[in-house]
Amino acid sequence: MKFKLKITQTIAKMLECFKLNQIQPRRRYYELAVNAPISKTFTYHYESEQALTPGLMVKAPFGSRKVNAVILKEVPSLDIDFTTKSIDVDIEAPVTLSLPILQWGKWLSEYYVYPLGQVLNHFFPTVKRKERPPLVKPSFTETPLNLTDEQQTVFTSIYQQINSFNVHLVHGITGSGKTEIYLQLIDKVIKEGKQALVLVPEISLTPQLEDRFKRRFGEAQVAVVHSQITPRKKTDAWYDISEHNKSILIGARSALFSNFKNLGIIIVDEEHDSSFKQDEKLKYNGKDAAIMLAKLLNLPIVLGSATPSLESWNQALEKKFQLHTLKDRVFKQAMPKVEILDLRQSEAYPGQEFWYTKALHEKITKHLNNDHQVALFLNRRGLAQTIQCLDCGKKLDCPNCDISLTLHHKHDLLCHYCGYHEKKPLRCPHCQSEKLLDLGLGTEKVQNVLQELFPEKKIVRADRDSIENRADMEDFIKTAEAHEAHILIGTQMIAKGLDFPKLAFVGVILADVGLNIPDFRASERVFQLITQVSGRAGRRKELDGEVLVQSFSPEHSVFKWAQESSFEGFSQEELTERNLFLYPPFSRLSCLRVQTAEKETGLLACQWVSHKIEALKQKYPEYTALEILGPTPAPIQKIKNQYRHLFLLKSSKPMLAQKLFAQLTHTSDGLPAKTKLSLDVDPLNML
DNA sequence: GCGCGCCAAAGT
DNA sequence: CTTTGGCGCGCT
Repeated sequence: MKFKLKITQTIAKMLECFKLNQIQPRRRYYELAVNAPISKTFTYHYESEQALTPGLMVKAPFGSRKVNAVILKEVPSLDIDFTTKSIDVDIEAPVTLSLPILQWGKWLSEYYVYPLGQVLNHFFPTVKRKERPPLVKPSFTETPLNLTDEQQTVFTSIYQQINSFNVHLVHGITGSGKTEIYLQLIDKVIKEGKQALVLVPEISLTPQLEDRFKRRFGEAQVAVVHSQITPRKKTDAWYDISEHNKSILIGARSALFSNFKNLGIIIVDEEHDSSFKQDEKLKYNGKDAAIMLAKLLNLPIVLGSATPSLESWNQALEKKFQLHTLKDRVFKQAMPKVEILDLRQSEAYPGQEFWYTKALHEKITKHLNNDHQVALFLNRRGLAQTIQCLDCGKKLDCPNCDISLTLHHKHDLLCHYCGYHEKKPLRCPHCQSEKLLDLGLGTEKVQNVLQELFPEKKIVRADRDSIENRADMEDFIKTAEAHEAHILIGTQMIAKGLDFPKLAFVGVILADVGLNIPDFRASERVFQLITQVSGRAGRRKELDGEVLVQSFSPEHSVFKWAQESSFEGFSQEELTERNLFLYPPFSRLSCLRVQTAEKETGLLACQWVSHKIEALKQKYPEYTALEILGPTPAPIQKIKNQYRHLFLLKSSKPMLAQKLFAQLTHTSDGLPAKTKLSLDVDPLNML
């Protein structure tokens, strides 16, 4: 009986299949962007009655493997004169990138000269999806803070235009409560059933910030992505956003590659931060890419900073961005008192090197005696910058790079560029002398010296050596917050976004670091860093914040502006200078890098590039609008055994350098073998 | 990015 | 005559 029933069922099934086959699924052809370093699209087929939609994420056989691919459009079959392969479609749970997002990907591909398939590959979660039990964690949500009049004004003027594309630049001094404005805007947006994206520099994506969002909106609303999140969790977050299970995504620049169902606002915090720029592979700037995404999706974007980038500031001056200003700190605290100390004319504390001055010692002891916390900032890690031989004068250099090795942990020599390391030798490798001198200083040295001077105080350090992951950072923050540590020492890791209630004094050990590098943005960076790090001091009413900035060139005007906390003054002076030399924001730069294994082929390759550019300029008059500077050896010529030469392409037109580069690399006849040519559009780091 | 086929140098 | 490795090409 049972058996008979089974047979009837099977026959019924077969009949059904037969019927379905009567409706012949049609073979349709599609143009796809595949994940391969080729700026070409490929044609595949798929059998279905209904056409597949553009933006559908699929897998395509490519050569001998399967790669991620995205459907761009259906193409007529008559155009096809070759055999096509079939694609894999997850017909149960198809995922489709929306048209504006697809358009955004195309813009990234063209503007940053990177194959579309590889751009779109950024959207694919790295692991397969796994069903999770639904997360039902009814979490209580904190009530919003009352806004100050100033905050309210900014909030209202942005909120009035909440439904359309506009770039809002919020210039608010440190401690002026920008985050609370973001939170209240986001609150409005998600109550409308939309989503919010919050981009922050990786370094300031602290647990403090994450917790604040989760407390306000509840754990179930907030997804977080950053480099420490496991692929599994990242994938979960991706689908949570794609299916609108969660409304808020906080993350570093890569968070842009999410499939938002219904995005309503983008926030870019610390918008001036250079870490929004990726400087390898797809060399995109997360802030600029975010602005483009907002434009394509027609939604508001809020850029916030105490020290806006001069690019953004100039856009505001030209009324292309809307400027909103916060002049007061929320608790009405005064800005810290900033003192500039001339290292050439100051006395070192007895028995100490030049940088541990009497003035610094006085400030530190005064604040420690008042039970305040003290932070010392030095943008350089390690024990000694370099090791020099007193007999032959040679420095110990990295064998792979044009850079001297830095001393860490008593006897470890480390290259900060390629990671090469060795033990400190007893004798000079050049002349066998034993007189090897540790030169320069770093955070580790500062910590050692301070610990010797204040043996009873707890000192904690934050730099890339002492903090390897988020857990380490969390520990550091907890210790500092609870005032268990009396002295904090750190690189730019301690400059951004942190809020320690007892911190009253910040010492900048050597502000010249970074000022002398050959980059037109050097003073902008130093101004930003001093302002940001000063902003850590005296964030509570009862504390009078003090900052001591030590420098060998105190006459440099950045110090004057930093002392007066005058971003306006600084930007005005700096913009005048940029205008004079037609540097950004008064021009667009691209950096063409020529990379070879040998120095000699580098020069030959540069000649090849120069000649070809000349020829293209002759042929196409539009390129006369492009000023070519170089070739010059890169500031650090050899990194990882690769010799690097640079051309700078300067222009007033946005796509010209990209066009020239495409034509330049179209053929490579005569270019020395193994030469790598790459273009960095809007570079921030030209090492 | 990756496999494959081609060719030249080195091995048996 | 076979094996190895480097290079350039094509991938739908």
